[in-house]
Amino acid sequence: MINKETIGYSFGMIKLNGNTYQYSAEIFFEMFDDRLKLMIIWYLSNGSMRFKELSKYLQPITNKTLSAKLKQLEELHLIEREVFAEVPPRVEYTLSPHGQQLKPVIDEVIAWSQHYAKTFGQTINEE
Amino acid sequence: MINKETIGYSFGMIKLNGNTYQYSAEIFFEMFDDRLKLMIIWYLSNGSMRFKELSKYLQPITNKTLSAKLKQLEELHLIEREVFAEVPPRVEYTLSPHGQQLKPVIDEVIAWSQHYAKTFGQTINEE
DNA sequence: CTGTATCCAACTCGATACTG
DNA sequence: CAGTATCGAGTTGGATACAG
Repeated sequence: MINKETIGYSFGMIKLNGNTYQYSAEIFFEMFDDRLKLMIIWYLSNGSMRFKELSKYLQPITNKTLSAKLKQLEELHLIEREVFAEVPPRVEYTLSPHGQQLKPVIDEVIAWSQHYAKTFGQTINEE
Repeated sequence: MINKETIGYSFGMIKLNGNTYQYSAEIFFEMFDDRLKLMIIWYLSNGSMRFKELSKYLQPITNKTLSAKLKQLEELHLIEREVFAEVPPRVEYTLSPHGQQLKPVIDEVIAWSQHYAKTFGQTINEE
């Protein structure tokens, strides 16, 4: 039997964008059920980035996919899009307040990964 | 430009299971690039569960898919599988030490989701 | 109960080409 | 530079049936 306290207390049902959730964490799991959105949050947790810059780090990603993911994240209120009236065009993506609140999640992901890498991975030093 | 300190310091390349990663966090993102594995960790973070119990919570999941995901998590050293010599058979799945170290990640996921739900969701109380 | 085997629908995402 | 359009390969994961 699930212990409601440990798994994230359920005080009823949550309605969000037409969907119903019993536990709020399910919102996160559905939101980040793909390969890319949380990675983009991770990159942006470092500061704002341009479209092309993100594209470079996420290679091999296509413009279509990146564009779609950024739009989804904006609709989820996790990032903000700023267009500069320049030639060539410049668009910067930044974490919204709610996106920035994902920083503790990202930090724990980094900490866990470093520990996991130390146990099971092999490190190749640079010089 | 990515700030290596903030994004999880890169001290070289990491080799793991034949793959090469620049940042350890990439291990996590590749590991949990599907819809189910982190959800299973979330359920098991509450204590061990049997196959059928997990299946019930993850509906609509098929035996094939659940079986495959549990095997993958075991190969990643995140869960442990214990078979009891009973009739009918009983198999219990439990977080391994490395799986338990994901608890802080899960906790932050729960905290963030609750806050997000409070902002954008609508709560329907039980009674 | 705890799986495995087959089949297949849906979705994600990349390749390529093109636009303002 | 920052997208959009079209196409298609690959993967995930469900439906169904069956086994130990």
